[in-house]
Amino acid sequence: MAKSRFGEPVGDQIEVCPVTQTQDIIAGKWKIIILWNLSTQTRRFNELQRLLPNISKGILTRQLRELEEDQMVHREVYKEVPPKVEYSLTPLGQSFIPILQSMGEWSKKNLVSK
Amino acid sequence: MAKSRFGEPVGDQIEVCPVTQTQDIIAGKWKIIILWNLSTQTRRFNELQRLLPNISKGILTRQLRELEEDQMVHREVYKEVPPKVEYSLTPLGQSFIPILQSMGEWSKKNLVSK
DNA sequence: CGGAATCCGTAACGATACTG
DNA sequence: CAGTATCGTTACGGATTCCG
Repeated sequence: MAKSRFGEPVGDQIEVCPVTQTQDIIAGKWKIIILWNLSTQTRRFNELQRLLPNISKGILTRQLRELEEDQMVHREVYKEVPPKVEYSLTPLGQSFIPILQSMGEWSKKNLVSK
Repeated sequence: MAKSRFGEPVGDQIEVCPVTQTQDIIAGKWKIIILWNLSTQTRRFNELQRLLPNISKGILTRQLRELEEDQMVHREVYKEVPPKVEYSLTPLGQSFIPILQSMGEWSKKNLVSK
């Protein structure tokens, strides 16, 4: 039978640690920094790529698709030539902003520059 | 010259996004769940392994070592036979607990069980 | 009991070229 | 402009064996 990401199988139930569920969503290498850049405004594909200088189109696309699947990011396609696509946070994505902020503040307060 | 995990090199400065720094610390597959299990009490090695049923000794050791390097976890060795090692959160690790809690609450409130 | 050392497989990341 | 498709690489997790 199915096993959870963490924990024993419990009958037909799958016991998943909530904290781990959250981690799963933001685990991609670029996920949180994408969310961070969308937290203040809607951005176009190329704009995001400029903000994340070392990311390739392919991987940026993949990370965005995964965030879409997890309902964190909304993708709006404008049927124009040349094409225009805008990414923004969904309500779920927006509800995550405070956690991003906590993470940033915690880092600045506690982490020494390495 | 050195490049940051995110961003352009800026003179001799390395500009690192604080949010990304935090992510780097908790990025390991078992990191946050280990922190979570240490948040309430000190635990021994085998105890942790029992709590994380599908983890092997090798990987548990590695994750703990990395958390030690990042000053999140303290390792206390008792010179006895048989050996006894206790893991606990450092002050830095403890200061991270509120974020873990936010993540858990956010998950429970917003994430539908999949 | 709490590791260390080794090896392996896969998934994630990444570079490049091409396209509507 | 915003992708897709393909392929290469690397890092991470995991299994196993051995040890004080």
